[in-house]
Amino acid sequence: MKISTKGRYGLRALIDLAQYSEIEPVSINSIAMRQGISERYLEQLMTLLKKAGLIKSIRGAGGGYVLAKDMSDISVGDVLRALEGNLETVECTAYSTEDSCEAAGGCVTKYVWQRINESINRTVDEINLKQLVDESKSVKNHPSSEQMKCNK
Amino acid sequence: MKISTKGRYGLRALIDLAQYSEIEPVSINSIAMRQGISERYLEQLMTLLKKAGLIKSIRGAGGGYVLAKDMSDISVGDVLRALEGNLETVECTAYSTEDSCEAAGGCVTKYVWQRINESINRTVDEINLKQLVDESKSVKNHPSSEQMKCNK
DNA sequence: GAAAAATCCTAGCAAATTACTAGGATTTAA
DNA sequence: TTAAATCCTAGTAATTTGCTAGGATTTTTC
Repeated sequence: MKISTKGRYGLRALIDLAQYSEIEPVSINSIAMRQGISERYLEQLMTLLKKAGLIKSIRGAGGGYVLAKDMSDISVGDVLRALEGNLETVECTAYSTEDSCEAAGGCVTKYVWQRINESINRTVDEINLKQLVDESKSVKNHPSSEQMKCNK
Repeated sequence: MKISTKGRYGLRALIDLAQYSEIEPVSINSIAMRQGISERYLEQLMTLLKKAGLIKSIRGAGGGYVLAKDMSDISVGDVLRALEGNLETVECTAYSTEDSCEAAGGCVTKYVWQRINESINRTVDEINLKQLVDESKSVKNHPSSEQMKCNK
């Protein structure tokens, strides 16, 4: 019932990317340094974010990554689903019509799982990257602020 | 980001227990048979539910388990927290004041994790055992119903 | 008093998943 | 041509999950 390092590192990386990529592409190396994440591991997370269409890559020297769309059009849900797979806490829900489930109409718990799944997805889709970047900027201007090194 | 068999089996077991324990204590064996769960594994889950004060045990022949309080006073949240540990998807949130997190006020993602955690806990605390037992009864009376064998 | 039916307690362990590390191939700017 | 970057595929140690196993203890029943 935990969000893995993929989701935790990946969201932090994307917030970092959003902040630094407005002028030029941001390299994996620079994000990894700032965020204290393994460069080689982050590489794999960026691949997932790229496959999901959230970022674009520019190959070769001076290359890196940029957002594929506007910050305000990328929700935390988009990011977490790209990194963690779907956010279903239990796969069997009332909507899934898998024959593997013998219970058909007789299973009560699936309504529970369905409600949890809906609640999580609704929550993460309410927050977008721009909100987090704005928040991050205002925090950084505050005197007692420090670098984001949490959720390692 | 999945609920484990502890939570899935355990909730089903408790619904089963709630339905059958009104007259006499219900044995692990009988729940395991009806629900298709390993008896020895279920034993461990029952221990967790007992420690959490949700069920009471009666030892010796003819013994078994009964609910420790009214069905309507046991929420799905109580059950899942007893079985899965806390339902925090990320441990570091705005409320936790762990020194292990160097970010202090500078970490943005923790507000995300906090909102997800709150949303999950709110959802599971809205549903109580009685609602599920009632639902289960009405489903069983329906002609096309089958036994609950899902979420294995 | 003995046997049977039940919970209680602790340990172990195989399979799956997670969190990386490693070694290169390819692309592109300078 | 070189250096800086992404791209691609494999491997692997540590952790977690999902059980299995062996017995000790308690209580009812005959």
